[in-house]
Amino acid sequence: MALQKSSMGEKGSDRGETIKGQIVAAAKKRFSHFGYGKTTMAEVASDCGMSPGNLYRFFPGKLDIAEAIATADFEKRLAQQRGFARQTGKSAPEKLADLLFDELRSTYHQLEKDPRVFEMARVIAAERPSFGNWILENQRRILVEILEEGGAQGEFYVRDKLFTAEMIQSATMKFHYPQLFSQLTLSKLERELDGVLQLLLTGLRARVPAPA
Amino acid sequence: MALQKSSMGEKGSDRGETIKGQIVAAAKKRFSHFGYGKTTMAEVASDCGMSPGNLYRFFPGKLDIAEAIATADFEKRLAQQRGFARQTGKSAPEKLADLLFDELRSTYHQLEKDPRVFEMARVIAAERPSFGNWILENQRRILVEILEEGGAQGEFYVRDKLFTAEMIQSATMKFHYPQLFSQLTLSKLERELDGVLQLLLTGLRARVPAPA
DNA sequence: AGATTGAATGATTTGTTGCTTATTCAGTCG
DNA sequence: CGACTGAATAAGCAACAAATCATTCAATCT
Repeated sequence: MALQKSSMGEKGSDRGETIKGQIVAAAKKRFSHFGYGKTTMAEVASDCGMSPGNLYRFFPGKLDIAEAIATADFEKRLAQQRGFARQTGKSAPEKLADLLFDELRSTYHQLEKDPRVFEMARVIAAERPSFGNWILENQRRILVEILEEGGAQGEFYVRDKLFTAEMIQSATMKFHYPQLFSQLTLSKLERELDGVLQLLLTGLRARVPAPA
Repeated sequence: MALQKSSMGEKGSDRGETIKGQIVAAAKKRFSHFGYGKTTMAEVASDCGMSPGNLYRFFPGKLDIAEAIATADFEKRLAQQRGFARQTGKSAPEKLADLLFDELRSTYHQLEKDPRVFEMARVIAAERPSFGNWILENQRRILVEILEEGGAQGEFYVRDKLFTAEMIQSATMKFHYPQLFSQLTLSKLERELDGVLQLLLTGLRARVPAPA
């Protein structure tokens, strides 16, 4: 009776136009209202005017709906970060700073605002380790873009750009999952990120890659 | 009847010579055999030939015994790391590398070998956040030592050494609590630490601190 | 035939009960 | 009197029962 095929890309976010989109929208509302654990598949199904069993024709399971929500959110953020990387009239170091500070502030506020988001993040991270890798991989691509442009402009001197991007992620890990480790206030975190970034930038700018 | 006063420093580790030391030794044996949760105060007391109530004249509570054990362990490690910092015939960068790699390998092996240690670490970290700060603070002092010597030798150009030490800790956080985040093998972690360290070292060596 | 349902199933969560154990402290001991 | 004990308390935890819920699938519908 109802169509389910989307003409958009694999991870595209559709806002209620396809059935999958409708399910995601309904689940999102419930998850952020009552939490992932307290939302039942039956509720989501009835919100969409269908039976619980029918949900499984669109998603393999509950967790996959949560993953779809998270994917859409991160894709929005990735788009914004790609925007930072492509700003005109900014140096590569500035772009890098914009990207990392945005990341810190976004997740900090998102998790501050709502413990439900935190719950979803924890569940997904626990059950789907590959999801975290997907995010890191995509952000790394943006970092490589910045490093490449910085190299072309003579701002950075980096040999292996992909590896370096990985190291930047490694060194700024603390700021990607702020409240997981530190219980620090946002302004302390910003101060620290600034410090780490200065150190890294000096390293990236230096002509000598690394002695034996 | 029995003496309890120690003539050593506040956090000194005594090996069964004082009563506190005897308690710590007995608890350590049980904790590492059966785990923190499965060890009762009554057992520790009877190992020491005293009543459960009497333990409380020496420690405020069970967790404080665990903390004393952890403190002694970390003091041993700190002493070793101070040793690294004071090696003769090594450059400051090399000392820094020795210190960080030792930290990574020590905790990795300790946690790998024995889940009991992991349990104790988790409990202490959860209930006594200040303990983690004490460790960081002490290690930071060693880092400052290295940075100062590096500065004197013309190997590093760093203005605020204490702040820089904090940033180094921040950037290498991932390697201090290896299996908490990553599930990476030791050799992958070592490779990553090496990469991050190269980046940081380049930054520390550079003459230009940081442009506006 | 393919889409959809909803009762059946088994896993997980919740609630409850009784026991174990950290901690205290009135009392004993030397 | 201060060192020490061990029963008393209450906090936390394990074990079990009941209920809930994700997931499946035989049957129904269009």
